[in-house]
Amino acid sequence: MIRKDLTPAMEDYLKGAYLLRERGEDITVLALAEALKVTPPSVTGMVKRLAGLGLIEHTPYRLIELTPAGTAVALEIVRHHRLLELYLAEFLGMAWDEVHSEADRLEHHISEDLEERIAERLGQPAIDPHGDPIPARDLTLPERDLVRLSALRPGVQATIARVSNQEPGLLHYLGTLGMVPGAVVTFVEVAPYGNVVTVKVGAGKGAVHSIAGEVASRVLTMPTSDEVAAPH
Amino acid sequence: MIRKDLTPAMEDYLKGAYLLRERGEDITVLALAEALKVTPPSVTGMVKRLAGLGLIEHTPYRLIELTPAGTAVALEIVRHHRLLELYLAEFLGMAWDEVHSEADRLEHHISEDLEERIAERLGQPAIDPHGDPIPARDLTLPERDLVRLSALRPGVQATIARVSNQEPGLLHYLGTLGMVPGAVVTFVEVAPYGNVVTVKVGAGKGAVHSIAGEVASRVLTMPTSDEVAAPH
DNA sequence: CTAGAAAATTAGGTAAGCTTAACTTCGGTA
DNA sequence: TACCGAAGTTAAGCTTACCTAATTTTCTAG
Ligand SMILES: [Mn+2]
Ligand SMILES: [Mn+2]
Ligand SMILES: [Mn+2]
Ligand SMILES: [Mn+2]
Repeated sequence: MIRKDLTPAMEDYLKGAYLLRERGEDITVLALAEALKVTPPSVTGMVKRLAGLGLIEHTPYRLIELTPAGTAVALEIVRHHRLLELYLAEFLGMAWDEVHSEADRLEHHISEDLEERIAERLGQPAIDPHGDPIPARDLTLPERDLVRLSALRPGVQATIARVSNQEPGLLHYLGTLGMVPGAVVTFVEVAPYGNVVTVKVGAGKGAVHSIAGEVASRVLTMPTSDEVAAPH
Repeated sequence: MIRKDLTPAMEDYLKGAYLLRERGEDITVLALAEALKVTPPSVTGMVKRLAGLGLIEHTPYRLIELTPAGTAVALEIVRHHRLLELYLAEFLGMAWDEVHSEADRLEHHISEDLEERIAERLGQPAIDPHGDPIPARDLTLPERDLVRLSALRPGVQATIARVSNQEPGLLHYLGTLGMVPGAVVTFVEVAPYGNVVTVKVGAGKGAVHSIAGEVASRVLTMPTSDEVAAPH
């Protein structure tokens, strides 16, 4: 398996496909086009090229799938991305809402040697600033099962483990509320009308904040108590 | 002056042109082609495009020149390159013969924000691991006048200030001899035939090494004594 | 002052990666 | 079961950045 020399564009498509699957979504032409901010014909063309390289499996008009080789490339790029994010936050003081765009460019240009040096400085970390898992050197991933903040029952306490969204605006907003990975929150209530949930942030008599349901659903938590999620 | 959005290729041509001039050489199509490892027609084409952007001045079949705007772009990239080299050496333990190729790719992809954070961690440095001057934030350059090791007189003591060559092989070789920026050397003699010079490396009773004249001419020094250079 | 060689340019072509416009296919509803 | 809209593909074309082969210009040596 001496395949390398992929272009940044190819790497981005493979990573995009991988991240869709990570979120449990189907890998479709349209979903990829939206994720990469290109038009559908661009995706069709690139999918053909990547299929020719054995990195993607595709029959026209059907769903797209990554081959094991394609998954390996994607994991390699995801590892670069998340290591860079953590390094930039940890050693260069970048905010968690700034690291994504920087890492998105650099991920394609660091050598395997530099990747390893960065991982070493960070102590071979498993989690990035957003709580996203970092693939290990052998490309294996730690599994955790997390519960959406929006799916907790009133009264349940949980630790924020991951925010599965990279928009700087949203991340900055959550940061100002103290809702970052590691923070403890308690679910208070869901509004009877409209899609709003109220949570207490902090262990003791923390501040109470109401956030949109769409936001709460991007915040993944590890519940502390036993009665975990709300039914349905 | 809101011109930006140059491609990595464009930045490399501008940087290449700048580095030729830094070494006192003419900027010709052939020299650029060799520096960038492309063919002459590629240079002709790119020079036209850059001239169209006002970054290069060129009349067909004559010498190429950077405009002030082109020089500014080149200095910005050189700053990125040399800051990255120093950062990689200083904070990530890379050897001075490994940093160049890594920096050559990353220089095009770091944001101005990251550039500034790196410069800050390094204490706004003026010199990179090879002794090359780092353009300041305002793109000004410190001037030093240095003497080629090959041009010293026997008996003269000098401090190595810069090695103007990036080949990993040569750098590694000089490293094993202890001939790195900051090292003190004493010129011993030049061989009566062939192009070989002998130097003592180290302040006290240092080791004596003979190196090729072409190598010694890439090693730039700051003489300690007054009787500086050999005549002619 | 005029050959030739060296340097540079032009001509013609490829490949990646993107676009818009026009089409085909698929799958769910009436 | 036939239609219709959404999803996907094909067609045609653009830009960047390379290449090789052919041609033109310049400069130098005789
Ligand atoms: Mn990317
Ligand atoms: Mn992340
Ligand atoms: Mn470069
Ligand atoms: Mn350098």
